[in-house]
Amino acid sequence: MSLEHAILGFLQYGPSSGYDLKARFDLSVQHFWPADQSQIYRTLAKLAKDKLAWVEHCEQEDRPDRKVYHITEAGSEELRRWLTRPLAMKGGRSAPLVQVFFAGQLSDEELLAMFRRRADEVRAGLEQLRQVPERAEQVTWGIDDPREEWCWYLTLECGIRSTEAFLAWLEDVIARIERGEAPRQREEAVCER
Amino acid sequence: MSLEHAILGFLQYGPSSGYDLKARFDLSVQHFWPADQSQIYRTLAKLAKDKLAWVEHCEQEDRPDRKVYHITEAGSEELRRWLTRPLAMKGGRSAPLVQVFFAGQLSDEELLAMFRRRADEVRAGLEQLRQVPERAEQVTWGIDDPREEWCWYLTLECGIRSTEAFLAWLEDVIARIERGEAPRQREEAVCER
DNA sequence: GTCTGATATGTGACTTGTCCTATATAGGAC
DNA sequence: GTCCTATATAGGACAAGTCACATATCAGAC
Repeated sequence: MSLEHAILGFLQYGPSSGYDLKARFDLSVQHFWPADQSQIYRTLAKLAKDKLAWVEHCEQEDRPDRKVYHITEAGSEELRRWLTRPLAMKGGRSAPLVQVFFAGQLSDEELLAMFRRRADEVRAGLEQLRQVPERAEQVTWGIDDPREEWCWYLTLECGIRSTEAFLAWLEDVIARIERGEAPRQREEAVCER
Repeated sequence: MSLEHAILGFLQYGPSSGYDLKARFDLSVQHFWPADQSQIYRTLAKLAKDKLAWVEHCEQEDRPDRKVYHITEAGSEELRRWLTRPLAMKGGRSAPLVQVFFAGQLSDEELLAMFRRRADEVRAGLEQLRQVPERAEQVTWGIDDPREEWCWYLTLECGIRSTEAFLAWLEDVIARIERGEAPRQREEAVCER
């Protein structure tokens, strides 16, 4: 389970509550590992059960009480083990690409609409990615180790470069359709055999 | 559910058994939508239950009998509806990137080992992708519509270009580490607070 | 007073996907 | 004869993630 290890990673920076963690996920790893709030809490409970973290109950006066999780020795060891473990690079799923794959029966207009909408979304996503550093700086982060910060920027860079490549492909496809390079459908489009 | 629609997409090309479908997934959409064999069968059963497909039992002499699924009118409509539906571009998960994100506590040697291993894997994957057209040509495909074939090549192109961008990033990172550009860890690496 | 929003933690039901295993036929290798 | 591979279908258990909802406190707006 990667969420488990991502949480251990954050706890390694310092103790956190589930609420904190959710905020951190959304500000940093969200673009390659989105985390559901309720699942964070469940995973936190599991970590505590497995003795990879322990809970400190903090009573607060002005706000609801929080449960602050601390990583344990065993947790640090597990994290380190996982970090050095070779991971199968199994590619993620992309429903949008499935759409493209089967889009042959759509008209040029429908194809163009689809690709242009997609390109707009990707451009917006790219903008978001590029703003991550600024947005994150405003938050008290807990990462003050330059090496850890560097690693974080690496993943951002990766996201940006991959997204740029994806966008370039989209724009290329759009241009080709606009030039009329998409093959026509066969007459008897629905094949029976 | 995208698997449902991917299967409908294949059935739109022509009737198939679960076994056929598994082979087609592995030959074509596998790199952005891998499909588990047992889940294909389960989904097929669901499609039949929902009247989006119907089953033809084919007895064979030399081999085990097969259940051939045909798409229905309702199935075609559902497929078309899905193909033109705007899809949220939610990015996939990448455990390897999570590793990178939290890799700050590893040494340069460990980092290099990790990135080099990854680069090798990605290069191998790229090779695989580039060979897909040849491998697929040998198989009786069922796609003889040039437009559908074109859409298929588009997704392949997308995969190749994204992978190339990823590889370029990996090689870039490796070069930077080799030049000693990765920041050192702070002295008191393990932060207590 | 009531309503909204931020803070804070959870449960229950469900969907999707994965892994392992079971079953069965037939052909070819050894 | 037996073992392996290809063909063919499928169930059970589990892991992971999603969605909707429940609960509670406090601050400030209206």
